[in-house]
Amino acid sequence: MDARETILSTAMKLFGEKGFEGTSVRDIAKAADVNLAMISYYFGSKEKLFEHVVDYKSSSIRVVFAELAKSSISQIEKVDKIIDSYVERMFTNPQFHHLLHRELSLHQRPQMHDAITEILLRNVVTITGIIQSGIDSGEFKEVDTQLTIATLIGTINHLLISESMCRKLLHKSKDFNPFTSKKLKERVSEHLKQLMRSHLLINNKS
Amino acid sequence: MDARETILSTAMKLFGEKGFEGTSVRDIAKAADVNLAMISYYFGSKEKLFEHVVDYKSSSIRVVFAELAKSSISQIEKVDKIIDSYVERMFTNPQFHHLLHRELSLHQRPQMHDAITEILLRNVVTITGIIQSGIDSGEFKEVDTQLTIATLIGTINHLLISESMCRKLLHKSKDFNPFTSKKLKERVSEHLKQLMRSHLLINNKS
DNA sequence: TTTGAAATCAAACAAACGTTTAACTTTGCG
DNA sequence: CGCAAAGTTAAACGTTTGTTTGATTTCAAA
Repeated sequence: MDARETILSTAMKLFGEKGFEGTSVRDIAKAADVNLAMISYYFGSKEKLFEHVVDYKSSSIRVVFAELAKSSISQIEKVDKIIDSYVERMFTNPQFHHLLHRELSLHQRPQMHDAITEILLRNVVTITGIIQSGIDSGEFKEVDTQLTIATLIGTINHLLISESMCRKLLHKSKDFNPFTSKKLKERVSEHLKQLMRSHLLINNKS
Repeated sequence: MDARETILSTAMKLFGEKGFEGTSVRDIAKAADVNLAMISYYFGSKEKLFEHVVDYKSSSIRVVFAELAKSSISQIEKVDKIIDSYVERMFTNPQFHHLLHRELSLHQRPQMHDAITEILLRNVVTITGIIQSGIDSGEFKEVDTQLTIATLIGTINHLLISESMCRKLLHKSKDFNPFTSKKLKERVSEHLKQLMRSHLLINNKS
């Protein structure tokens, strides 16, 4: 891996763990084992580096649900697939999602704020459409579509906020790593699917 | 209001908006209209000030559910009351909850991390007990108790992460302030109550 | 082997940072 | 009033910050 990519992935990790302001360019240079000046050389500035990290990673997590919406399976099965996809994505890149959500909660870089809003809202339109279709066709109850989406994303996000918090909530020992646990991933998927079936389906028998 | 309290509430606001590292003591002094040295004089250091803010505010949001658990209403009604209480608390202090959750997602101040974990987990035991009682008595389905709690808190938290994000999710105009909207608060309460009734109750007819 | 652009480096820069100092003012009690 | 404690101030402290400089090395094409 060349210096440029090493800097990018190291910066992602440190920004995710310690925040943008909490990470100095010297921290990054030392952790990436490159000279301090290489960061300015490749990216221009610390803030530009941050933007590159977000661009770089957000393109890699881009999942398009548009085709899913058009497929011929039932709406609740589409919801299942969206849950699997979100859980997979967020458990695979927990640090990056920390970074995105933390940046959203800050009033520091308005243009970064807008860019991240756009990334996170990218699929909301599609999901809204799926739930609305279910309601219109009589498959789903008349739920609050927008808050239902908040529940989906918020549940996963809350579990990923902190490793130790998650461990304590689940009464797990210190050697349990929530973020890499396949079992937990499946458990979260299962919980959300059951939750959404109860919440959405009419005449649900579970 | 005396200087000490002005510093505390100003620091709360700025830490909430810009983060701990993103806020300088000079920012706080200027916004609070006090001399820079007053912060060291009253609190010793920036980090100690931060701890005072967390202590100060966390004591004011302390809600004890223990008595609720013992009351003689049905378990689902207890869940309703917990939802109302959480929604009220988090919508009343959104900045402070930003601060808590952001600090949880950082690897910067381990002892602050532990203190906040303790604050946030304070009522989880009680809620777990209520849901478990409902399951044992046959009132509730055998759900995943711990992830159900994550859904409750995570949903509210996700809506409060960002004003503008929330506005866009709900398709509201720029003059709509999600954090002070009584309507939104009631809408979130209503959504969560319906969600939990469908999720928890056996033979639910709604 | 020569050459020139790309890559890397140690060193230095000014600005911002958290904190401390020492002098000054206000306050409340004897 | 007298005076000590508490409150307040401007200035300065040393460190860390992001960034830039100019010299040096690397390395593939000529």
